[in-house]
Amino acid sequence: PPVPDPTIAVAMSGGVDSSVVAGLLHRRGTRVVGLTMQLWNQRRLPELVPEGGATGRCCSLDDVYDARFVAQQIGIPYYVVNFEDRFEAQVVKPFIYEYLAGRTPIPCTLCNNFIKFDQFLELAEGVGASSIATGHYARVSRDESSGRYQLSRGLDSSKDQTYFLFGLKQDQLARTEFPLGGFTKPEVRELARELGLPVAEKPDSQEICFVPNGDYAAFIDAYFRERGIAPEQTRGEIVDTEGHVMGEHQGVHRFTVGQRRGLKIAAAEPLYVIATEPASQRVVVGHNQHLLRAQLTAKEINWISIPPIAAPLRAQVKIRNKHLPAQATISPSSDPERVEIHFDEPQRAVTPGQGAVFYDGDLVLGGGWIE
RNA sequence: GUCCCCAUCGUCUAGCCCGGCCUAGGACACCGCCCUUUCACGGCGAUAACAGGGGUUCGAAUCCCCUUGGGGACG
Repeated sequence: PPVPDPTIAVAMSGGVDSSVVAGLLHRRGTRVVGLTMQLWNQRRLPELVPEGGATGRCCSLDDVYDARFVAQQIGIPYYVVNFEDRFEAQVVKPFIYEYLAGRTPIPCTLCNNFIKFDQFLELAEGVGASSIATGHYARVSRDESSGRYQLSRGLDSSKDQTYFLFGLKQDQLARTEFPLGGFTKPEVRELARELGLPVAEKPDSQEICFVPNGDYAAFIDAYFRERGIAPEQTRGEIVDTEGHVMGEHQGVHRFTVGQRRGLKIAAAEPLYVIATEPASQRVVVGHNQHLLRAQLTAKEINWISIPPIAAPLRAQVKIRNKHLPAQATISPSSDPERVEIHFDEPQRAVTPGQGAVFYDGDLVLGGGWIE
């Protein structure tokens, strides 16, 4: 029976990376369809949009324009798909509620888990694409002996994005390509120029894509206001580790463990956030050494390159995207969804809500959420 | 309401006794930039003060006096 040409759907943000992905795949002769996800309506909280618009964000009109223009240049079909409802339900709301619960969310990972490698993958199938490609700096391969799909760090370790991909399941990896995994960022920009893409010199995006001015706390405040919640209700006391009141704050969602700036407290030594306590709306501060922890529990563990462990495992663990992977022992617990992690050396600012991602060198073993 | 102390950047202070090296130093805070597909950490940088007024002196944050404004078992 004749096998139809495989089509691959490229998630195009309008940035350099995903544009190069579309260009590369097209050049290699693959049938490509470009898709841009409309995730958030920037006009919804208009007070947040700075003068001159919100360029460089995943949801701005400029970026959709860029993506469409790139698709046109390359010569591939292009569509914009509206995922706003799903995005708000699965990314924006959890983002806010995590903060209110005293945790520090990672919207990028939520978006990967529930949007890009979920709803987007489904939609791609709907338009006849058997797989998707994104501009992540990461690599997927299949281990023939085990049959597992393996995830590895991007070759350009400075741009590696696997920290945000620890939630990917085998069936998702099976239908995903990361064409940039073997390139460095400068090489990608060179490719963009080579392919004649108009976004070759566009600055890298950064910060939270749906927050137009980079001020996520103002976004949360505005979201509250839209729903009739006064931002004042999130205010509370700043206390030291003994409970002495040191000052006041404008909302627990403005703080994360390890944070120094924004406390507005002058002391002999810099003070850092040790914890946020949602029930009392208190922020606890202390000195840097109070932030060191040798162990943590991670939940909702997703194993990627290896099957679930039955015995303690030596690995490197990252607790933030730019955290230097630290040697640790990962132990299974009575709950298969959880593991205990013991670091060889105490780590600074272990933060509930952030990810703990396990590595063996470049190989991503798996990961979970820090409790 | 007699007498005795104290008064420097937003905060805590260095300097004052032994005047010139102080166009006043540091820490923390704040602000900006860099870093960064999360939030942070971090790096770099900037703004910012001698309470006020008189003296003495070639020269005063540094010595003297007064006025304000804060502490002390005679009230």
